[in-house]
Amino acid sequence: MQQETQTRNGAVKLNGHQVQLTNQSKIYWPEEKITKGELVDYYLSVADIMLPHLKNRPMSLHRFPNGIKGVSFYQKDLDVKNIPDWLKTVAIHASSTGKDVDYLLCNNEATLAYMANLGCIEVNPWLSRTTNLDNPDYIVLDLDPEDISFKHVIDTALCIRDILEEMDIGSYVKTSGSTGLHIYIPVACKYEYEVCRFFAQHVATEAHERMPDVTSITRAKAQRKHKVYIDYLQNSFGQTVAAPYSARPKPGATVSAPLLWKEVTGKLKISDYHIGNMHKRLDKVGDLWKEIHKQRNDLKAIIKNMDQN
DNA sequence: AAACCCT
DNA sequence: AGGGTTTATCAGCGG
DNA sequence: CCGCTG
Repeated sequence: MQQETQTRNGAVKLNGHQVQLTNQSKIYWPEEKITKGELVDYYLSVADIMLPHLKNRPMSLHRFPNGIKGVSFYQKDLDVKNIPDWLKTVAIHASSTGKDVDYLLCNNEATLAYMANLGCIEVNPWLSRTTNLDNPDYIVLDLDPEDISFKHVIDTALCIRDILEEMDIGSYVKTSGSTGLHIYIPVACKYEYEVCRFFAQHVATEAHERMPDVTSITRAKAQRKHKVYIDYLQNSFGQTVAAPYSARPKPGATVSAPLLWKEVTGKLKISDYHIGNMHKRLDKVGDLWKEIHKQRNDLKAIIKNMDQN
């Protein structure tokens, strides 16, 4: 006897390729009874808007073969010999091992469906693209509350936006889909990771000076208790951040949702954005991050002033 | 590893 | 018998 | 989850 609820299989034709879908009825979010099939459907429903944000970015796969409560594992290196030949990968040299790692690229909806079927609930792209692997398109600040109310995350985010605005630097904000917010500063591949990280640290430090009681910028976990941790260390070669519109392996099937800055208020709730309602929001507001690549913030003046350290 | 097939 | 190929509602592991 | 190994 088969467990019919776990085995429904099938295939879809996307971008001219046959994509095998397995275990579409398997429960991935037990509390909400959301299935893997619904995860695949979600990604296909947002593909048009999401894919431009993924194009030519190496992917780290975070796979949850048994849903959000099951054991997960990370996979970067694909076995190129034994995956469908239509998948695109890029070989990147890993200095630590001296070997090449074949990273998956997700440039079409067939690949997005393939990834979701592998149990990739999240989509985790690099900050840089294959065309310019050493130069990220944007700088990322990751705000994470550690045993502190979410309203302090909002205050911290607005403080950071103000600091950037004072430097005439535009920024984008989204929910992380987990507990915090992500702020992106587009720089159009003008700087290498080290410069980006340095700038991010500068902004984080300034925010911490303005809000010393509720923020922390130190790696040590103990010093982050009851603080909003401003993580600037993600701006490094090979690091990833959950992409805009990425689902998250969290209760409520939340997604990382691009926001307008004016939506960052006391009313903001991360749980309001999930795979069940994102499509409706996109019909209404479209891609709020559509222009992110057109903005080129110039950090030159600021970096020069930071140089004496 | 075992079953199966072909000289 | 000796070699090559296929199968297993496989099990175990690694990514 | 999926494909390789025994």
